[in-house]
Amino acid sequence: MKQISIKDIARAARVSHPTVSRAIRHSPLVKQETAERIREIANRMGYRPNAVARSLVTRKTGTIGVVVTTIADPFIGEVVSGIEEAANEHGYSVILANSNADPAREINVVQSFQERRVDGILVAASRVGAMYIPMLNRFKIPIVLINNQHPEEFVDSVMIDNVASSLRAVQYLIQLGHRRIAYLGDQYGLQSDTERFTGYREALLHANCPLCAELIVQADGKPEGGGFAMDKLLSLSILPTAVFCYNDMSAIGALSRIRARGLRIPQDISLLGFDDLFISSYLDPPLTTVRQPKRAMGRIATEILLKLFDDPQYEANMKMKGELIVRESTAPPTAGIK
Amino acid sequence: MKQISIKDIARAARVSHPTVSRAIRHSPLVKQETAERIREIANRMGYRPNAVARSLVTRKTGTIGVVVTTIADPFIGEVVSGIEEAANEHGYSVILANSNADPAREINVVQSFQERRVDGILVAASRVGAMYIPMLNRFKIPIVLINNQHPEEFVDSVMIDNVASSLRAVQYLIQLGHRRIAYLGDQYGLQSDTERFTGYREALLHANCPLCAELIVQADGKPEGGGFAMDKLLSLSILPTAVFCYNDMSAIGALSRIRARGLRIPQDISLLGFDDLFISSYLDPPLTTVRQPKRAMGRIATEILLKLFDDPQYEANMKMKGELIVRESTAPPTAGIK
DNA sequence: CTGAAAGCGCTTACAG
DNA sequence: CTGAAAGCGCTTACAG
Repeated sequence: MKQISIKDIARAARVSHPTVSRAIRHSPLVKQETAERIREIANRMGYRPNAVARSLVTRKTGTIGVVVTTIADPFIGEVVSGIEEAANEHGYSVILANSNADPAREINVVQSFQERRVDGILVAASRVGAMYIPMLNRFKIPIVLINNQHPEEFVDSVMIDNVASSLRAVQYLIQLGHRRIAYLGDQYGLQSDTERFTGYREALLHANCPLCAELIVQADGKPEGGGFAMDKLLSLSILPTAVFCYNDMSAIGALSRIRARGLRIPQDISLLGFDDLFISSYLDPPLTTVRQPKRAMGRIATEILLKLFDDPQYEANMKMKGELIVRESTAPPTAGIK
Repeated sequence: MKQISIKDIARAARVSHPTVSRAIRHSPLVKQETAERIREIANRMGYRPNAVARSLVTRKTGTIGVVVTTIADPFIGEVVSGIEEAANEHGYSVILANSNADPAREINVVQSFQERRVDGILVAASRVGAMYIPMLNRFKIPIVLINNQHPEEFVDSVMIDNVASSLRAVQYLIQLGHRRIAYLGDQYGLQSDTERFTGYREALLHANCPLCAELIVQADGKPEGGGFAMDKLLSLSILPTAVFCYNDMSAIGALSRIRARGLRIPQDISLLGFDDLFISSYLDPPLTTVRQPKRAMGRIATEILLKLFDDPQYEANMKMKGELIVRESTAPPTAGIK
């Protein structure tokens, strides 16, 4: 069961172990010829360097800690896949931890990252638990946030441009002729929700549409919550002609409630989402939505982190552009409906 | 930037560093009183044990390597979320790697797991690359496979009971009165595809339905491929009255093609999937499917791995039961349609 | 170019 | 109960 080490190779090659170490790492310090001979022997013996021993002396683990709310979320899955890809290209491994938005878990995760001496942390959770922000700070290790800003605490982040994207999306609804547009949001206080709402509000403002309290409902970013919120809208005496949803997950729930009420999309109600999950194009009707470049966001966050390794002062607040993807869930309002 | 170590605490507490080490780990070898004093000091100094140093001597990293085809796949996301949960409960961290079904990547992943000295490996890829099976074997480290068996090479796995589940699902279609049932499969040679096909074949056999070559088509487990395969079925002069799909992803693609042809589900064609992705209940119509206990499969695989740590001889081939979830995409065939 | 020495931050016999 | 010594498998000055 003993693993073979640099010393075993040294013995076999009749050199000292530091020389083996150098040869393995292709250090120019060792004669070409000996280096090759050593590597050949190492190969033959099936040697694999021990990263933990190496980390102990270099004080780098080549490891990135990634905290997510839950990896089962399709949006997050895409982001993480971008992270993993970029990390891998640069020789880093990803340690993944779900926080489940549970403060106790979050503390745990951070402690475990700390003990494992990850080189940096990526946070892809829609709300960074307030509890562990100070911990992260004290940790003094590069961190970049994805779709989550805490300007006072963290300088590095990659975000979707929520306000501009929402503005654009709602303007599109207005161009179609809608005036009575609802906002089906996420929980109150979420930064991205606030921003998407801002875009919505501004679009209405510019178009001289009234901002109608009864048309603003809250959900939880998930289908069920979206469904409940949609039910509220459907109980209004005058229905909205279009609904702008915080995200596609909410829209999926809303869609099924609209259907259940026997209304048609988009003829009776237009529906607009945010995210562009892979599934959204397979809904019936295919969902008009704002595409977030999820994979790219993961990649870029990783690249910022890597920059931070070289230059701890590096600052980047990357704002990504959302892209309006027009599909079939939106159309001009039908005059007749009440 | 110097991290604080056990020696710093030792100095502060006026004891030797091994005593600090023992106190931190709650070893009974140190007097209750001193232990508490030491821990108090460690806490005050914000000490966090260095897991890499510890790993070097204990030869355990408390780390599990997880290989997946891609974490962006919703099925895999759920499985991994179960893995992460169980691993975390036992104090293990998860190192995640996407293989993208790319042999070069796979070799890379295994090497990186080897160098990092993960304690065990979990593979959740529908096809373990043949290339790296020998490597994994040589590695001599506990491995458990999820939905992927290689009986000659690996003894430990957790699988869905493909044959029985498919048999049951197709029998349900037969009970509804279908006789002309298509199988929309995955790539030829995939074990789970072969098994699901076997269940299909047996169900037809038992019911004295003919096995019709034209009703058996191949796809790739994704919506697009499912769509293409469905197109083939839709070009037959006599359409099937029901289609059993390898998985929900394929069914999603098939569904949209059926729709595009102007046919109704389930009135014209019944559609049955496999997996029960979260989205499947939000399709229109909600999809009848076989539910795989994805999260539980991840958990159980992890638990088997943990057992393997204690007892390398432990063998487990866990067969999970699929559950038929009847929704609205299936109904008795309509007599009239041709 | 190569090797002897020291050290990374822990844990584990071994003495006492 | 406590400490001195050794060692886990590497890398990095330092000499030569």
